[in-house]
Amino acid sequence: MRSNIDLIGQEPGRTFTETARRAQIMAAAIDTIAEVGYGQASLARIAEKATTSKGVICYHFDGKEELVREVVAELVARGAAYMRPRIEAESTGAGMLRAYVESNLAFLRENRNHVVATVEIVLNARGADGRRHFETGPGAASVAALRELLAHFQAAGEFRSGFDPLVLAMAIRAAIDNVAHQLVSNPELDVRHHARELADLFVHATSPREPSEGAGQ
Amino acid sequence: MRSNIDLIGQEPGRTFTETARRAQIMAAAIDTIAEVGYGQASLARIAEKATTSKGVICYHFDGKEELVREVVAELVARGAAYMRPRIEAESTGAGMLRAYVESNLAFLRENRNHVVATVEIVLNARGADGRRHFETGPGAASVAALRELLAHFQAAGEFRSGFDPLVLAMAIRAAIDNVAHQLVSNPELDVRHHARELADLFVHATSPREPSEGAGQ
Amino acid sequence: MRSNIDLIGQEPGRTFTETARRAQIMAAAIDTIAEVGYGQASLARIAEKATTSKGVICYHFDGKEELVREVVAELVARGAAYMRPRIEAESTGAGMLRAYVESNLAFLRENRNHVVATVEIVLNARGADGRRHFETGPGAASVAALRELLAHFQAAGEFRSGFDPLVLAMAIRAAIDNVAHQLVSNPELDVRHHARELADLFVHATSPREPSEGAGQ
Amino acid sequence: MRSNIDLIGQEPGRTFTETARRAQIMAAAIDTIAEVGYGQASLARIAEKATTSKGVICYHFDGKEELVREVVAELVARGAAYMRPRIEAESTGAGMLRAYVESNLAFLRENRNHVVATVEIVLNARGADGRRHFETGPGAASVAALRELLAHFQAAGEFRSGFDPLVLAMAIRAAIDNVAHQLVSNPELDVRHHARELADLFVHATSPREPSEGAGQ
DNA sequence: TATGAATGAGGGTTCATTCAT
DNA sequence: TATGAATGAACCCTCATTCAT
Repeated sequence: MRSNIDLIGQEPGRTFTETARRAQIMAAAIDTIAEVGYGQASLARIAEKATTSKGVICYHFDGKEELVREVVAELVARGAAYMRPRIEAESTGAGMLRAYVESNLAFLRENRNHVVATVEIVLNARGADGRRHFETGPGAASVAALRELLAHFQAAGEFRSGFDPLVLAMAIRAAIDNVAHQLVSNPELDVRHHARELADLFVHATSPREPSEGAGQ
Repeated sequence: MRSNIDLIGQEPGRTFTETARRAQIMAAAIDTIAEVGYGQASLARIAEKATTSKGVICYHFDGKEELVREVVAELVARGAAYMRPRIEAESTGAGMLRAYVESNLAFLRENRNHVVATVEIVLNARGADGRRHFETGPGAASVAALRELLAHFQAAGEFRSGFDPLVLAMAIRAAIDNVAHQLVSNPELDVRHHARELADLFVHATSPREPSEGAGQ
Repeated sequence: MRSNIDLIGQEPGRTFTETARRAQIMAAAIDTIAEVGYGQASLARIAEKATTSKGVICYHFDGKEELVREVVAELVARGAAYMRPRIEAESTGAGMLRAYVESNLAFLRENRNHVVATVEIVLNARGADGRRHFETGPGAASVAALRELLAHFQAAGEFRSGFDPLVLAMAIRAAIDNVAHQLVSNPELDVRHHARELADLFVHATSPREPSEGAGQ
Repeated sequence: MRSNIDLIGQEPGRTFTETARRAQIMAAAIDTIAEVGYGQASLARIAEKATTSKGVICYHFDGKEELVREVVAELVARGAAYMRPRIEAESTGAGMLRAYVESNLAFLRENRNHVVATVEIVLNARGADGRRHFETGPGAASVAALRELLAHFQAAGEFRSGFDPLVLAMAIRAAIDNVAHQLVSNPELDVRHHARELADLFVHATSPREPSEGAGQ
């Protein structure tokens, strides 16, 4: 399962060879991390998969941290490029929410290892002091953007009032990322099915019609 | 923030001091993992927090893996003991679902480090070959039990038909575990608020009343 | 040429074995540094000379820096213990100055490698940022103490007035350390001869009798 | 603080650009070594300061060793050219000795980094086997020349008899080089003051008038 | 039973140098 | 001629584990 990192054009200030090599190493890193997890993905293992040496990696990336940061940045950019038009094609809140979930998981389906690796990195990468390198919580950009969307349509009356858009945004992201996470141990997992189900789920959860809760509560 | 591992009674075949020592080491492991993450929680760091040496840990636990397995097992047992009566006190599906979410997060509130550490372990612990040590997906016991509950009340008509109980169970677990995960970088996070919100969220999502989705999809 | 590190008694909080091992490793470090210089004295080389592994060194010393710091500290303590009584046995300024130089070089003669290694370390050890780890200049303790002595007898009239005690102290230390430095490439160098000559030299330089300088300046 | 390497004329067998390139690289090497020390001055760091790459350096200099040798050679030549006329302008022994010390330190004042770097190199540069690349002891040319001067005027009776010219020469060189060495950590050090003081010092030390040493020795 | 000591593999990174273009 | 790319050894250090006492 080879990852496909085809950078469109060269990055500025880099030679052609350099760009290609970086892409190749990133692909090796992605596959390694997706397969054995962030903690087990040593430079040696990555180098082996790229059929090079650790030295080469450090030559091109000045350290593991930059390599990993680059993998994440690449994915974030590509993910946004993939999802945004699909979301903006919708006009209603429910449509956009559904498009968000489904396009995200469609992107996952088409970029399995890259997404899986990124989730691994983001959840696990920490400095020597134990502090995380990537933000995933309330302050994270992805959560903030989703929260914005939810809050907008809640204010517009398309979503039921009464839920906290931040909590919901975090829950949605957690549910989506979890699918990627599960993909590691369960490669057969039906991502398309999960996409539809999760979209339904959160559309229902935000639907303005007051549900009857039974006598219980 | 010291973790409190008071094992109820002695474990079979262990002396009193042995049991106490194990509890002390487990507490140190929990606090260390909760603070710096699984990957950075070396035996040395754990030993330091326990004011012992690595040798002692390996003597009592025959390896890091067993220590970590024990931490998880302990938590699972305690978590179940805490949550089960609170869930079973309810009679309706919505009540039970709400109780599940809220008691789980209440338990988190009262056992912060232990839960946080367990989530860290379960998500990250892998063997040298990269295979996970703990199952978190469809096959995991926690997911299976929750799926059972959801399926039961769906069949009984208390929950709307049409959702896949497995997908929902996984989403719920992901959302809950995510709260624990966030707690690491974000100790001020209002767990009680998240509990109420998430309970509402999933109750709405399972409500049988058909919501109107607008024109979108 | 084996260095002799016989620590008198155990250091507090250390077992007998530990103390012995540290001494052995320090001896190996001293000999290695004295022979190949600070820059070439890798842990691997030191370990080889100690017939152990790098791991053992790091177990006992938590890093190369501490090992090296310890080597210096040990020498400073021993050097002071050796020199002080010999200096204090004198009553005149010239006597003390001569005793300073001669006892220092006598100590060098009897602790060749240790002194040589220390000079190497002090002159060369730097952090990653390029800053020196040890002070050798005006602020260094050794220079300050010597300056004190010179200033005292200058004020008392035993030394000629008109010289800057700090500059002289630095020159004396440089001349002495230089002997140690030369010893590396010239093991046959007659330290005793240098001792006498340097003592004469600085005694003359501080003598109160006004010398006639000829027409020149 | 940029070093100024203006090679007088082109070196034989080298194009103009080649010569200029070498000068630029040497200047970068000098500044780097002066700032961070010989041990920390890797080709990478030097290349960075010269805004080139390591490859370029190795192309022009066939190894680090030659680069460093060139830096030293350049300085020795310039230093001699600076000092010789100033020394030869004097006629007395004391005058020449004073001129030696003062012109050397004046040269240091005007070529700070180059001198500092050279001292760093000469004291530290060693091969993989630990053998020094540069001689600084009795056999070194600089020491030999100074010894010659001292011996000459001692024989002529201008300096007191009874001191070993070699030991004194080494002491003088050590004292002077030490000033350069201190300049690294202590850029504010008053070189002019040290020059005057050291000149006085050694003039006194060589003065023929027998000083009275007090009762002590 | 309990622990200090040792192990040796592997971690990421930097190094001076060589090579293909 | 000039340089970006690659090399692979060596750097210091940390790791989980085992062993002798």
